[in-house]
Amino acid sequence: MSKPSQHQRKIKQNMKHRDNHSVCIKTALSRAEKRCAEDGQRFTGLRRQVLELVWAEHKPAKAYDLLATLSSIRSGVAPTTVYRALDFLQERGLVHKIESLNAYVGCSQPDTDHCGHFLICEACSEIKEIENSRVSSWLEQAAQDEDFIIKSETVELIGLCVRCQPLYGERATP
Amino acid sequence: MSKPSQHQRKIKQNMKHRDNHSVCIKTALSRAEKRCAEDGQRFTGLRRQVLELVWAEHKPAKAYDLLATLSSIRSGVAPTTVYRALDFLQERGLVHKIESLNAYVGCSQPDTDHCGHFLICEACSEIKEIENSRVSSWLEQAAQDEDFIIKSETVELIGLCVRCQPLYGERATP
DNA sequence: TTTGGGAAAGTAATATTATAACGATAAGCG
DNA sequence: CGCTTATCGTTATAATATTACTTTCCCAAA
Ligand SMILES: [Zn+2]
Ligand SMILES: [Zn+2]
Ligand SMILES: [Zn+2]
Ligand SMILES: [Zn+2]
Repeated sequence: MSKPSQHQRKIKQNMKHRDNHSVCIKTALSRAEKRCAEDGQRFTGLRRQVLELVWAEHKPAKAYDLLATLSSIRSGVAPTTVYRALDFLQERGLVHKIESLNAYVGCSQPDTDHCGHFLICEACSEIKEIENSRVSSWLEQAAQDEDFIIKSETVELIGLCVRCQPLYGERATP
Repeated sequence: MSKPSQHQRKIKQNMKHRDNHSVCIKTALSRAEKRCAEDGQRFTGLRRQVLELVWAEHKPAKAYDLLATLSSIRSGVAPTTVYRALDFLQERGLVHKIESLNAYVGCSQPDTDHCGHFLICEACSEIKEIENSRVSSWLEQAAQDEDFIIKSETVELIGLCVRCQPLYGERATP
């Protein structure tokens, strides 16, 4: 169990981040731009807008919600439009799909080659990509017991985030 | 890395199992029957048939494929029919949904309360539920670093099973 | 044995998520 | 500039899943 002080610290971190979320978006966009330039890929207006919408919150974005929002700022938008952009962004590692929600989220570490592992709050929907590669090596171990070679991983942990625990569940430490 | 002998042993285990798969089905059905009886739930003909079809192979079963097959052995089958049976079976822990495939698979350890963790072969589709609870405790650790409380886990590892590695990928040990 | 209440299944319609096919446009390149 | 190809627009349709309402069936109490 974590100490109360640590718990409070985490909550503060989280609140501070929420105040500065525009930084996340800017960072994500400039990284994407750089990354596409390096690969000789075109980071078009459409792709930029979709990535921007995906990053609008730290929550999973549904394709048809993106479609609706996008329609309000651009004409001739169909499902294909959104899915094509999402495919492009996923191929470049800029966006992950959350399989258990049929939703999409911006990658917070697009400079490394990885499968996303996520913590998803069932109360507030906030989603966090785990930055820890220990998980992958643990899973490798488990797979090796069966002589199985992993190519990609879907890891989505549903539960309560640090802010929602006092409201909806057991708190970490009273 | 595992030794060649171990690799061969795994392959033999696997082949033997394929010859005796009817045992899996029978076991699954009788467990389900017992389990429902204990809970005071009705294990109806429909539910039994759906569970039987889910268990027909060690592969993920798609809802609309179940629907088609079921239609051939019973009349008045609609999507609702299948989804209701699947919901029932999931609630009782007899079936898991594979989120990354939109498909369903029989639980191989319905007597324990757990989230399924899966190895899924991308070559032959064979799927295996990992029986190892180490994984859960590892994931708990990772979540604790973020003061996150896990309620449920989606863990789906895609790759190559022991039989398909020589055909499609690097072998474990030449 | 009858009968009433609730669970299960039937039925129809619709919502949600995703892809296919093909033509029009625009960016990059020699 | 004209060529090539990636991108995007447009339309249609496939695949997955749920809602709402009705009918049937089981079981247990009277
Ligand atoms: Zn990522
Ligand atoms: Zn939360
Ligand atoms: Zn299971
Ligand atoms: Zn295989």
